[in-house]
Amino acid sequence: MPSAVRPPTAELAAEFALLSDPLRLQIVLALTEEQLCTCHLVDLTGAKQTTISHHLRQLRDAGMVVGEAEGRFTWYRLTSGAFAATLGALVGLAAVEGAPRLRPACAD
Amino acid sequence: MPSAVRPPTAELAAEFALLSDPLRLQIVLALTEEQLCTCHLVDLTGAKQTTISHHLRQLRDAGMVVGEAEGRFTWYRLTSGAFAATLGALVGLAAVEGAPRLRPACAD
DNA sequence: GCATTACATCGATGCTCGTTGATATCAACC
DNA sequence: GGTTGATATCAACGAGCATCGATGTAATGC
Repeated sequence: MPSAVRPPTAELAAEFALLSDPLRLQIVLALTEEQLCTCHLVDLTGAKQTTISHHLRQLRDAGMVVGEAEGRFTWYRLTSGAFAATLGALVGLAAVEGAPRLRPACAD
Repeated sequence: MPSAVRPPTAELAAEFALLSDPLRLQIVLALTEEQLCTCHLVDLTGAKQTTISHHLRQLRDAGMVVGEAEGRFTWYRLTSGAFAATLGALVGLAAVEGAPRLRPACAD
């Protein structure tokens, strides 16, 4: 039943875009396991610190992660429900098991 | 339980990238409702025919849609299970309700 | 106070990718 | 066979974006 209310297409595409960068996706996947600070993510990914910081900013701006400053460190974690809209849309898509047979008139 | 086997990060990111373009996402969403030929998608989206054809090629190459030639028309439909990997990953992400409290040692 | 460490911001660069016009292909119709 | 219409391919352009080096900031330790 793909009848759930769906966010606007552009907004949905923006959420997918956040997960479409390999490095950013790696960060998100790592944060599902434990909270991490920037230095951990630098070690984990092998990317430069500035690059990691740049991606964390994007994830923060999108509300997908939150950073909690603690001394010199900043601990990042995923926000709960960050993927609700994206997930809901995909569930709707995946529900189309058999492709629909309906074919509208062409060049009428 | 996000313990399902996950495809490589790069591969997963590529799938998200396919859905990250508004126009391409619009095409995919339209195809969940009914089969459509290129001319329909041109009308529906307002994009140029060459642009639509370009995106359909990407979706075809990724195995997300299939096109069936019928006379001058080509009918497109979604392939079943096209979103299995993406959906599985998102379910894992969304399962992180409460953010994990675990914090590994920093700068050890 | 001074050095060090963790992190963020800024500006520049290079590349990927979406869009487009021109063109090619192929089927249907006269 | 020639024309028309639907679709695919190609080459070129331009914008967005990921990466990186330099720099700024704030906290810790000596």
